[in-house]
Amino acid sequence: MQDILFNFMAKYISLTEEEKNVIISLDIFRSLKKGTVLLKEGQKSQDNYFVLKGCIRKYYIIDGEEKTTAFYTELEALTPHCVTSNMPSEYYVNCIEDSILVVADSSMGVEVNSKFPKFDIMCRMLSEELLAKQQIDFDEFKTSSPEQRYLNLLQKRPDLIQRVPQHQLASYLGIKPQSLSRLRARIVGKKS
Amino acid sequence: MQDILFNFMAKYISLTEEEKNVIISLDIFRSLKKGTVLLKEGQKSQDNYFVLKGCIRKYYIIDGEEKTTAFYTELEALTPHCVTSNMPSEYYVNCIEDSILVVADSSMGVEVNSKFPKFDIMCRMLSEELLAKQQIDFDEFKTSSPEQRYLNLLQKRPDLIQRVPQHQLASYLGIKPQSLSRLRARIVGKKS
DNA sequence: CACATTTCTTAACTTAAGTGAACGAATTAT
DNA sequence: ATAATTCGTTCACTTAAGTTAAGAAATGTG
Repeated sequence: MQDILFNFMAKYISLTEEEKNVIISLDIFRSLKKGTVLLKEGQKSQDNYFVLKGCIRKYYIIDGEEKTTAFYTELEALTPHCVTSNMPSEYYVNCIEDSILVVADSSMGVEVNSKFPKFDIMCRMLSEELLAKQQIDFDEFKTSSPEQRYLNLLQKRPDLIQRVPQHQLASYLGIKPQSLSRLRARIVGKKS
Repeated sequence: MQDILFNFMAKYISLTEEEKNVIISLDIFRSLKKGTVLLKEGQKSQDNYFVLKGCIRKYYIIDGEEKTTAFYTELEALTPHCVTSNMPSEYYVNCIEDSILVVADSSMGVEVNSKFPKFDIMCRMLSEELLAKQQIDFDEFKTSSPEQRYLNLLQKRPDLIQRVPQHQLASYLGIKPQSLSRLRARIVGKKS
C-alpha cells in the first residue's frame, strides 16, 4: 500500500529507507468507506488528501443543490482551500467509492519539511504542475460547449464517466443532469 | 517604476539594496505598445511576464476565431504554459493597452534563485496563492450561468469591463459577443 | 425479500445562447 | 481628413440548455 505512495514520490525525489520509515511512522494511511464526508462547509481543517485508491469529490451546496466541481482519483492530491486560507471551508469533500487515502495534517508537512528539505522541493514541483494543468483545463472549459466538454472528458478520463454518478458528472460539466442525459442521447443519435 | 515591483515583492520577502541592484542590473523592464504580440501559437519561449502597468491578454485561435481566456493587469503574473512544458505554445499573448512589464527569461530566474534563495520562497508562495485563486475561479465559473458570471465580474473586477473590448470579454465569460450584448440589455431591463 | 430512496431518462415547455446578417459607431490606417 | 476596418448592438431564426413533472431503473435498508 505504502509502495504506491513511494513510487509516486520517486518520480520527483529519491527517498532513503530511513526517510520512508519516518513517513510510515506518521500513520497517515486511511481506509474510508464510500460516502464518508471528509470536510464540510463552514469547517476549519488542516488536512490534505492524496488518493491511493478510490475517488473523492469536492462539492458545494448552493440553494440546496449539490454542485460537484472536482474529482480526485488514484495519485491525485487535494489541498482544500481552507487549509491555505485558514478560513472555514466553502465546500464539502466526500468519498464516492471505498477509498484508501493519505491524510496529512499541515503540521506533519512542516515537521517533515524541516527534517527533509526534499519534501519542499517535491511540493513545489507538484504545485506548479497542478497550476499548469489547472489553467489548461480552465481554458478548455471556457472555450468549449457542454457537448464538446463531454466528448473531451470521454477521451481524457473515460474512467470517470464509468465510475461517477451522472448527476455529479453533470455539474462537473457545468450543466444539469437532464441536459447531460439529453446530450448523450443526441451523441448516440449522431453516430449512426 | 521599479518601486512598483519592489513594493510587490516586499509583501513576500524583504530585499536589501544590494539585491535590488542585482534585479535592476538584469534590465527586465519593458515598455510595450498596445497591440504588441508577446507570444504566438507554435512558438517556444522562456519568458515570464509581470504587469507593472497596463493589461495583457491570453488568447487561442480556434477555427479562425480568437478565444480570450485570461487578462492580466497591474501586479499580476503570467508564466505561459510553454515555459514550463518546454513545448510550442498553444496560445497567443498580447498587450491590449500600452503597458510596462517585467519580462524575465527563465534563465534569469535560475541565476537569481541561486544567488538569493529568498526568490525561490517567493515563487513558491506565488504559485500556491495563484493555484488556490485559480481553483476558486474555476469552481465559480462551473457553478454559475453566463449572466451570473457577468454580474460576478462586475462586482469583482469592474475595471476589466471598462478597459477590455466587449468581444474579448465575451469569450472570457464563455459566450459569444452577441450574447453578451443581449445579456447586458436584459440586465438593464431588469433593474427598473 | 420487500420497501423506500435515489438516480437516470424522457417529454413538453420555457428561457437563453448560437448563428447569420445588417447597420451605425468607433477606431485605425492611409 | 477620409477611407477602411473593426466593434458593438439589434433582429429574426435555430439550437441547446433550464425547468417541471413523471415514470422506470438501480441502489440501499430494514
